[in-house]
Amino acid sequence: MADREDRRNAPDERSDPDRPTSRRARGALTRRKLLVAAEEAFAAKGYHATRVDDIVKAAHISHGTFYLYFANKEAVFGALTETVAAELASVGELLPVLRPGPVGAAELEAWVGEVSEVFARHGAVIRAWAESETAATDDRSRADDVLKRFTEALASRIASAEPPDPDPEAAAVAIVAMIERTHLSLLAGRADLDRQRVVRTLARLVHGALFPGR
Amino acid sequence: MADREDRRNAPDERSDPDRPTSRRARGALTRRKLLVAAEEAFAAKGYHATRVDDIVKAAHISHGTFYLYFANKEAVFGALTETVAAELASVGELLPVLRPGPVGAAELEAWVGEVSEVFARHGAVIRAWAESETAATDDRSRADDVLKRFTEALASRIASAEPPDPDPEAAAVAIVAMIERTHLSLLAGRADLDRQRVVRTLARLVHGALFPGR
Amino acid sequence: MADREDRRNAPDERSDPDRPTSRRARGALTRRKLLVAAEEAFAAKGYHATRVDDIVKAAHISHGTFYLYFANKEAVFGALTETVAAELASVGELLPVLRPGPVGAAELEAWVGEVSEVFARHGAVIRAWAESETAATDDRSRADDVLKRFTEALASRIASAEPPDPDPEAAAVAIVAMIERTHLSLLAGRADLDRQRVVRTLARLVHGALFPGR
Amino acid sequence: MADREDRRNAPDERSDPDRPTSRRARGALTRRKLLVAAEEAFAAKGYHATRVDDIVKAAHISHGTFYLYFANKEAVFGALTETVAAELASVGELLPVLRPGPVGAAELEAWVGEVSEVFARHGAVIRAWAESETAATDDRSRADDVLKRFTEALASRIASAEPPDPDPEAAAVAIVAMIERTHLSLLAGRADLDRQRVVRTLARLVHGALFPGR
DNA sequence: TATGAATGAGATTTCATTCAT
DNA sequence: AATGAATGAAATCTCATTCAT
Repeated sequence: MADREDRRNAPDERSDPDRPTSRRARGALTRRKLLVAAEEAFAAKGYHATRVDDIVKAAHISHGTFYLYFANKEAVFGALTETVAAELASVGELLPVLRPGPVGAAELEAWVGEVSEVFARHGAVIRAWAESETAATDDRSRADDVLKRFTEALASRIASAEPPDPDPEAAAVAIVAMIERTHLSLLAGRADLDRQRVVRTLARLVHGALFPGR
Repeated sequence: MADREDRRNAPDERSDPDRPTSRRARGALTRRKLLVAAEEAFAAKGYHATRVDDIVKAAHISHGTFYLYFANKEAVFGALTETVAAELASVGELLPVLRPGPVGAAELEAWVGEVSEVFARHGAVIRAWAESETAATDDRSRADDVLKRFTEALASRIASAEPPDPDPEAAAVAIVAMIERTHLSLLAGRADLDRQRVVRTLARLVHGALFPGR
Repeated sequence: MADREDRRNAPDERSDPDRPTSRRARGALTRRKLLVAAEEAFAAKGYHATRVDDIVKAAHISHGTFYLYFANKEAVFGALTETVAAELASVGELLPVLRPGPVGAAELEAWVGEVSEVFARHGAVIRAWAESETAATDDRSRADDVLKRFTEALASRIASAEPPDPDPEAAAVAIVAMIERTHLSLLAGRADLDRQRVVRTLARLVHGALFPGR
Repeated sequence: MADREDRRNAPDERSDPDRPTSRRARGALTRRKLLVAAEEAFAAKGYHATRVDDIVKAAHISHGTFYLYFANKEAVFGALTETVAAELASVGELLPVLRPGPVGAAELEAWVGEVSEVFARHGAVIRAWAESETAATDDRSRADDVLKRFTEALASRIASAEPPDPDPEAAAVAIVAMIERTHLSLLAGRADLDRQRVVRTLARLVHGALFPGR
């Protein structure tokens, strides 16, 4: 399935492994061009409205070549998703111990800022995410997984905060939902918001929500 | 455009308003059948994956008849959206004055419960909403408008709460985002949540976020 | 086939033949309304582009009623055609003996003027004619017949003129072609012409063509 | 629009003009096959009655491929039209100085013969022309333009003949109308005519009409 | 006589994907 | 590794015509 979904290695590597890599390097370049073009296309038109044609045209790559590297549109999107997933996962791990008081608030805001940056960098994918998510009932797996792990990390932090939240899992879901969706609004240009206000407000709300008694 | 987008009146209504209702009634029935079928179809497969064919099959209506009542898929969706918009708007108006303390918290929870019910009732549309929203850059107007008005109502309540929030608009956007998106998670069956937990948690978080110092 | 093509008598006349004719009269009125509407519609959009729907809407008649009077679009057009055919035939009979000299020229011009008036009055049908003519290989019969009889009348006049034309049939075809097509140009607004110039020129050319040696 | 109306270059020609011609040649061939098939189909059934399906079947080409080369039926027709337009324009330029007497008559007949040959070669398009002309009010531009330029050329010749015609523009319109329409009759097989008689008669009539006093 | 809702065949068009070169 | 022409399944939409009331 890896082979079916993402033919990253497709250009056959058995032959001539010590040739000046030009072949292999060229292939890698093509793949990257496609990924870049795809991200732009998804950003511009959204996941569903993007045609394979839009991607290959933007990449100045032939139609046939696309299928040499990716099995289909979904696969490119999956590849993009993985990058984002990785970044998001690593930011997830930076999540500080949650604690009350101004220091805790500042730490939280710094972290929300990091998350926000990932969203800003990959707005396109995130947006398309929301689209693809609701659609087909089975291929949203990757997107889900990422957010799930992210949510779990947050849940465990919430659970170990003092005082403990009465329902860390639900709270984590809600907070992740808020962060994600608010950034979507930001990206969509709905509401007159800028990223700084969003980050501040999110951090403040989350901190307030988790430590209401202070 | 009303004519083009939503041919609700299509079966020609100009003449003789007091003619035997039967014929007109039949038309209205068909229209309703289509709306019901559409809502189900969108719920089952999502907006993009739903074909006009799915709708007419479910409604046991011929393909041609569909186009007698709606110009296209978008138009049915628009009609559904309007219903939800109306319900959401009326719930928005029920929003209580936000105030600290257990009474305020209880009031807020009751309200979140109301909102939640709308979401539960129209999960399908809400989900499809998220999809169509990010997609075409221009016809998401209606969906946007609804949430916008909803958000504004919340923002004004937040602004007049005591103590006042430092950034009511941003806060309102974030809170609406949280409520909406969390319900999407709930609908999607992601995370092991039930509606009660979600409502409680959302209310608690929102209340805590708005009145952190108590 | 008359029955199939033109259900003029459709509204069943067996019953109650001596009722105050209201029934029958009403039917006749409806039929006329449809004919008028059809002529307008054909004029506005051309034969092919005209939908039965355009006709019934313009006539403020229901869709079903249309089929009570005419089997289809072609049939209405056929009915219109017959009117024009009749007028054209009667004008054809007015064709004067063709003779040289200024008197002959004046007589010819008068006649061309008569023809022109028929064309002006029924421009719509004439235009649609040209369309329907080339289209289906079998139902252009009526239109053809009319022009054919018209052409034959002209041919016989040409044949009996002095001096006789070397090829009266061909000449008649060409002359009828010229008169018809020039009026189409006039109707279409192509070229800056007015009817008077057209009539004069046509008459002059025809007369010159038939009596070149004078 | 060029891109939309006539995707003649569709099989993407930007890169590498000296690449093995075969691929590009194949595309060109396909395009030609489609044009030929289209001309035949229009000839057989007329413009309106011809379906894209008729064309692709005759060309032994898949439906999808058609849309690779032409945006729609109108576009193929437009492409055909251009060919005819070019031929007609070049014949138009051959129009001799019009002069009285047998030599002038012979010259004119030779020219009418040339025109006639174009009509014979492209009867299909010419017929469809007449159809499409009266139909849509806006896309008949090309066809109109051709005849207009043709007419203008004739008008200027008529204007500079000796003696001058009293209304060269109107005369030119009428004469072009006669030539065109008579050929349509010929093509349609109406009237028992052959091309030679038509050419002779047209030439004789035109000459007589323009130089009546001789 | 008249209505107009419903039908369904058929036409157009799009686009992901394959395949010969 | 790359190309791009060709494919064809599928989706959308239109409209002449029927039929129950």
